Amino acid sequence: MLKQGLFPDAHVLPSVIKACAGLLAVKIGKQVHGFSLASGISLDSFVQSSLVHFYVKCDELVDAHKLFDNMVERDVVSWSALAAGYARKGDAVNARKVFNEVKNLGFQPNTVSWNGMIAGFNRSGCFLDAVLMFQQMHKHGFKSDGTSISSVLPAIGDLGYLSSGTQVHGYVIKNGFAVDKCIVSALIDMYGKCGYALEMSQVLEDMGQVEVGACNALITGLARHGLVDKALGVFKELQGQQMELNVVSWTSVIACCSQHGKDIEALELFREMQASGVKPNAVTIPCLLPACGNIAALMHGKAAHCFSLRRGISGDVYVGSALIDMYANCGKIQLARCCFDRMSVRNLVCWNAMLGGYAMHGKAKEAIEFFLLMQRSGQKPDSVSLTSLLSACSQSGLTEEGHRYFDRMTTDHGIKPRVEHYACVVSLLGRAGKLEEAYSMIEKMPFEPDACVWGALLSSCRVHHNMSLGGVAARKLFELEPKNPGNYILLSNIYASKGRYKEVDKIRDIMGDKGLRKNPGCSWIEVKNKVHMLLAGDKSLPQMAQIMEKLNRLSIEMKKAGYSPNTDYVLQDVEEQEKEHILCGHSEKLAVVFGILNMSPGSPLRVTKNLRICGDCHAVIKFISRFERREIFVRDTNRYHHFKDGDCSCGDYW
DNA sequence: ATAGGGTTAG
Repeated sequence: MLKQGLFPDAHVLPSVIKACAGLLAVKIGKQVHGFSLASGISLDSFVQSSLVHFYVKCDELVDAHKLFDNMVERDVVSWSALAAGYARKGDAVNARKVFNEVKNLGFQPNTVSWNGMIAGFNRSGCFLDAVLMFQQMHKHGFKSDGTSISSVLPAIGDLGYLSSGTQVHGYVIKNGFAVDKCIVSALIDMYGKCGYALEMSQVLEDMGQVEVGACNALITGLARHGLVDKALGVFKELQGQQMELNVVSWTSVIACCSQHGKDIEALELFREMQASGVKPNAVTIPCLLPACGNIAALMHGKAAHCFSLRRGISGDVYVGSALIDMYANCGKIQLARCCFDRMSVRNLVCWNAMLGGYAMHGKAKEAIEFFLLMQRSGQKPDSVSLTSLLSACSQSGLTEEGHRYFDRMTTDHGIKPRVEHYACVVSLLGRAGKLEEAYSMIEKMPFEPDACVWGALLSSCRVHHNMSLGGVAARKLFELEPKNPGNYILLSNIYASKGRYKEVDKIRDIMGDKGLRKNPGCSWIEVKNKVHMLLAGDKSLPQMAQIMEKLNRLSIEMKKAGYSPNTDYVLQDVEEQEKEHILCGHSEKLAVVFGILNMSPGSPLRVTKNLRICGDCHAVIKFISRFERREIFVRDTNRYHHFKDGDCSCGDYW
């Protein structure tokens, strides 16, 4: 229009501004604002009103308020938009102030004004304010409509106010809203959040039709209850019925998988999603990336990264934090840092993701440096940051530094130590061999120690072969987590390392009585864009014969080099030969050898494991890294081990 | 011809 020499007037401009608001195009909107000032139509009330809306939508409340104050003719619509804008920002004080001023000036808020406030508070997480607004609305004689209800229900759910939720449900039925798709989705979501799984399907059934949004809410609700297979079942059924699935459906089911240990399924669903023609968006990627990180599927993670770059969503803070986390989990700590450095907007989650990465890699020096950078950049750390920092110190044996950060948490950062910080200190002391100090730390704790704290002590006792304190910690853990087989295994490891096989047998009997079995060891490795899962002692593997042959050859070389198998890690009281054989079946060894056989010479191997790496495997993989000239990354449930030239990044401190 | 409010995925 401008190019043709036509001059936009006060009738056209509001439409342009509305489009800017819809796209959240702040820069262009401001240019249009400038244009209106220059062309003298900025005093038009339609132009002004649309600009107020534009600034509110873009969260530029200062500009919105300034404009509002200068308006020639203020109206209810702009008043309520401004009030709702503050609510969207979570600024309840200003939201209420502006909202109440409406009445002082003789305006009456209308239903839309109330709804804007409810939706605004809901968006910013001020759930109680949202519910209060809903109640006040009724007190002031307004009847809530479909919009009010679908805005207030998520807030009710997040607060877990089941009785309010049921009341609203009754109101919905009485007023014939039970077929409105937004309301039905919101109701299902509310019941899911309040812990009522059965009600969810009932609401859906009452609607009398299959609606995709409502089904999406059901999938998420089921996943929230851990009913993962049911959630997947609903999804598959919709697929079978040729239901038009949207981006939320796919994202929900991918999130469901990546949050519940079905990582390979999540990757497969992402592929299917793209094949089906539904475009992933800035929410899909942070749901998918944890699946890549969980099993160190670096190629899949990189593909998702490229996808984000192509789609222009790599600057999103959620995408960015998920990328940092993924690269750190895949052993690519430098790439994680590159992503961090390239972000133009960062929040606390991004900083914590990076700090957590350094901790997982046992890079305490980098973690401390990064922690200082964080403060210099004006980002205040929270209790998560401190946990990572302390855990980094404990991983690499920086006992004194760690202790100092712990002591100064409250004075320097205003963060009161929580139970997880105590767990870090217990582990800090315990790993350093100061088991008695660790124990007295537990006794001095101002609150009840939890399983993490006792677990930290037990693991340290495992490292230092301390039977007495190990027994104390284990007994506590048996009370706190009677169904966790890991604690029984750790204690029997201690006994086995001292040759006390009677005790080992006793523990095995107790486990048997309780119906507990050692979690099977399981490792993953990505070879040529495909992720392979290897189970300990897995005989069904097609290449098993080749793997065992290679392992035997390696073991001959190792013995020549003076290595002897560390059979402490075998709990069965069997012959040494048999023990060696059992060690050979450990999933991390299988995965490493599988990688060597199938990946080009010299390329690094990335393995993840569902349990902690075994000491013998650790020694073997160190040897392999030198003998085969391979960098090998193994991430266990505790940290990263980076093997290179016969050494490991953990410095054998674990 | 021009201005306002909703659900389900992180």
